Amino acid sequence: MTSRAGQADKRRRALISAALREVSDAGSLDVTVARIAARAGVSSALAHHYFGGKEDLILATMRHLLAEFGDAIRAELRASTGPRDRVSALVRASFAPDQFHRATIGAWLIFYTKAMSSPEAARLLRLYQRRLQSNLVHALRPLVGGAAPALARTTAALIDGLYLHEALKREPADPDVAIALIEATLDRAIGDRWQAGTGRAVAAGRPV
Amino acid sequence: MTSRAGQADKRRRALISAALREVSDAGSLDVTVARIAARAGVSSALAHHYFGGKEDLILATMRHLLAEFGDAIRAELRASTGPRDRVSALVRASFAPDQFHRATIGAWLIFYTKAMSSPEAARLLRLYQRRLQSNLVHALRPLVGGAAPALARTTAALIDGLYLHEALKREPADPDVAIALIEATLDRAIGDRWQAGTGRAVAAGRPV
DNA sequence: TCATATTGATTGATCGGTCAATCAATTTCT
DNA sequence: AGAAATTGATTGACCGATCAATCAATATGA
Repeated sequence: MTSRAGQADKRRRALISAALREVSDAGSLDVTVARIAARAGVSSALAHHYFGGKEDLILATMRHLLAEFGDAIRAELRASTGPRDRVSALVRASFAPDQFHRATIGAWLIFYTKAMSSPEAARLLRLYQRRLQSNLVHALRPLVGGAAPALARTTAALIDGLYLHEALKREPADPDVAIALIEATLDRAIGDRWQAGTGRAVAAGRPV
Repeated sequence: MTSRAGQADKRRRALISAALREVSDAGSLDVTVARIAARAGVSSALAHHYFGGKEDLILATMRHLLAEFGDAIRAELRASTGPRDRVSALVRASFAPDQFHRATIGAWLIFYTKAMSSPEAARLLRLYQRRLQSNLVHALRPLVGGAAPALARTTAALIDGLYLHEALKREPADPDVAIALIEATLDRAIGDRWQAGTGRAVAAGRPV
């Protein structure tokens, strides 16, 4: 059964999961190590034993979220078909059920503010931003050429902005309308030069 | 000299301003009443005397920010010329130097997270969102008709998303590129049915 | 038995809030 | 006008609560 070895990772996972839920429930980082530990079914001393301190536990939770998001990106990207769908895959990944669950949405926002006072948190978040930006530019380049960076920035801002708005709503999160809004914006920017469905760029775009 | 009347408002203003700077500097709401009061040049007890408690001081600071934003909106709207410029006015107001100052950007974000644990903060923020949304729909209606609500939501999300990104950057904030990104997105959505400069809608839009 | 896992108890520090006391300005009374 | 009374502004000192972190002691599996 639960061999003594391997307990460590199990506990770490349990503590990270508990921290995520606790932070999300509280709606802030004002959560006590004791409560997180209790939720994970262990003592607060054990949390310190495994993570060294509260800060490290929080950062580990952040890293966990980032890693999960990276997985979602890779999965959607692998399943995507053709250039235009690559862009949609990135949007879909951002709003994948896992990322877009009630508990996760608020946590993202909380970690954003954490980044304003914690250099390590800022570093992690910038890493996520750079990766998404780079993925978007790469996917958009064959569709809009030199306009890719600006459109990528716009899309990234749109994604985060819709997350932000979702965090304040009472109703259950609905990824579909968010996705639809982004896709419509993308279509307007791409549509001029890209014939959806044909798989190839049209000869000339509309001026300006 | 400093007549006793009017001292109260002066102190209140000083405390709110100090709270804003302190919160912005700390990058979080983990600021002590003592430090805020010290920055305002008074004792912490006085802060309690005027505001009742830390929570109320923070909420008053939020209200101040909201009110300032409302002023910026009204000013830009009053100076706007024609329907298309009305939309731009709302965008400009959102990135007006006052709102878009280093200290203010972070504070907005912090207040967003505060709204997740404070019903009153949530109420205030939703008020701001509703007002911006309603202003945007009103301004967009003559330009895009029934598409106004969706485009308004997109624009609002874009504004907040760009704020979010700005909060994480080290470089000084640059409102112009943010505005340019939003205007380009708006032009793509409006351009089809609205000839910029002519002041009237074109006969037919591009299908889809 | 030995190492690791786990805990309960404790501590030192921080902070929000309260309160009694002081001080300065203003009003009232004579 | 001038003394006395009243009101509001302001403070330093203090209290109670909270919490992260530590540590010595105990349990558990190999």
